[in-house]
Amino acid sequence: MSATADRIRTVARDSFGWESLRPGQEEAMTAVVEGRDVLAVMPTGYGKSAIYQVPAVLRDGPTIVVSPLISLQTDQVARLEAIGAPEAVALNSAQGDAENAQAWRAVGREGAEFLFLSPEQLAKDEVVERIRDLRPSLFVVDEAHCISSWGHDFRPDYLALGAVVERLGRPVVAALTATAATPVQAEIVERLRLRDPLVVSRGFDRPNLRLDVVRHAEAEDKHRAVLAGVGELSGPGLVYVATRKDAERYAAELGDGGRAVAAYHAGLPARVREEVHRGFLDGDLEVVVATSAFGMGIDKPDVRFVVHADAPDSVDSYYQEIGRAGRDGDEATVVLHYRPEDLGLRRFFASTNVDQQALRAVLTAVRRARGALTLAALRERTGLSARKVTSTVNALQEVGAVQRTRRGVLAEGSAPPRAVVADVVELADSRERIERSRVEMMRGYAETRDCRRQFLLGYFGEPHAGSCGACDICLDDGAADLGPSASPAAPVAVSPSDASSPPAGAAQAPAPPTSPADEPDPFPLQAAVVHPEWGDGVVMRHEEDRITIFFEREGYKTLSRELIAEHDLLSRTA
DNA sequence: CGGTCGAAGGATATCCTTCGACCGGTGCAATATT
Repeated sequence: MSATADRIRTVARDSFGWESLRPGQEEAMTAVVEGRDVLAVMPTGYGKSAIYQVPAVLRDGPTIVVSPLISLQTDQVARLEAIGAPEAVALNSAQGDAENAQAWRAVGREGAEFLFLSPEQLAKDEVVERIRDLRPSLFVVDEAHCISSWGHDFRPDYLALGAVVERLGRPVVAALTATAATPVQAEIVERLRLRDPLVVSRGFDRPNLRLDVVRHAEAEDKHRAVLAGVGELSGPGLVYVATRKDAERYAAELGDGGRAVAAYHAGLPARVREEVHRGFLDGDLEVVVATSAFGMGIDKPDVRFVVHADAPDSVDSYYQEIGRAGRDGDEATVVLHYRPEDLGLRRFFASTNVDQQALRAVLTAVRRARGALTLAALRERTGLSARKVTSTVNALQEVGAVQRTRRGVLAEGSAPPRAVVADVVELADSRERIERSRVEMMRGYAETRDCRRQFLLGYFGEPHAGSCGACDICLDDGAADLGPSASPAAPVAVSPSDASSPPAGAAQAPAPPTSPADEPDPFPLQAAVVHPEWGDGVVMRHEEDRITIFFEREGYKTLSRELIAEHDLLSRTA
């Protein structure tokens, strides 16, 4: 055993009470202790947090943990205290000034080890300065997928974390998340400016989840089917819906028979949200009907079903939501009730609009200033809100029109404003294409005629050998043509191809799932490729007659193999 | 993008269709009122 591994095990045992570590954990901890950045993708309950907590003790200087929700910060602080670990404090708006001042004292002179805060706290120059003076040795980004899912519009301060890391003097960075497909991993690495990170990905397959998709033509039929389906399942269970209104409606209907059911969404008073959360964890509530607001930080082992009354916005979200079922390893039921029209709302949310006025205002202000401008100064000079200023600066930075330094925002280049705006619009369009393609992949999952599990694992870059025997497609195999909603899957097709699905019977053949020929595939999974029009991409999925590629600027595209060969559309890159 | 709801309008005096406006998810922090 190496000296580092020895020290890690000692600290894990003595400071945290963990007698044994899982392989991925120890590998990641070793990297952090030895000063290497890490991206860890592991399911909730696997022991992700340990990856930074143990090394934190072995490295001098405090550990900064960025966490998206105040409730998560509170939980983590309490959990560390409960196990007798080194002291942890939090800094946020839910605490009074006195409490925040106490947190600063604790992590300063008094030597507390962990400081939890949100990315918004790190948007304040004063906070960054004070942390820099503490000489932190480790910077942790928990729930790091938020960078990709929230950073672009909802919580723009997420995108500035990479710059924050540099201003702090580049402590070692550990990014943690439960779910991240390869493109999301790549974005996390890029935005956080990780240097040659160790990427550890473990525990994706969940063989105890029984996967089902039920397709509906009419909204009313779907509604009835959801009620009937959930009626037959025993909880604890979750029902995910797209809107707050539906959460309330389904909760009322499902609770009619005397079942303990509650709705959960961000429009409810904080007190009610806490009650529902606690009630579900304690077992007082059997079913929670929720929007995407319910999820992060829920670690309940015995969730027996997750039913989706509406398809979510991406396979990433879907996997995260169904991943809350069956964490105890016992069997759990996962059902997606699908109508193609339901994806319309997801497409709507995926659309972006560029605020050209704000862009020009911020650009002008930055260019007129002598020297760097702080975000506060920019707010004052433009009259824009904090969020607007941040997202606008982010956009300008991405196209190279400004840069962020320790002193503030600095103009870069002298391109005419019109050209700068055009660049931002192009980038926003690209972003929208990517988001829409992720919605299309969700459609692909719902409409595939291949093994669902294979689709999911392939999406996350984990090859899976064919038939899982625990999804509707695999279980239906014997009676292929008697399928309940024998509507043929529409092609994911978006490419110049017009590839139609193979006939229903053919897709069901119990043939080996991989390429029939033994000759090496010219475009293996995860291979880097380039397309003359769409640029760089990575091979994400193989089907019999077509392959799906994630292009950096376009998102997911599915191309027919025949057309690729015919027009020489793809070539491998290094 | 698609669903819903209310107003307007047509064909008949109460109902039914059509059209357009509007709405829809995630949370931090800081601010204005009780």
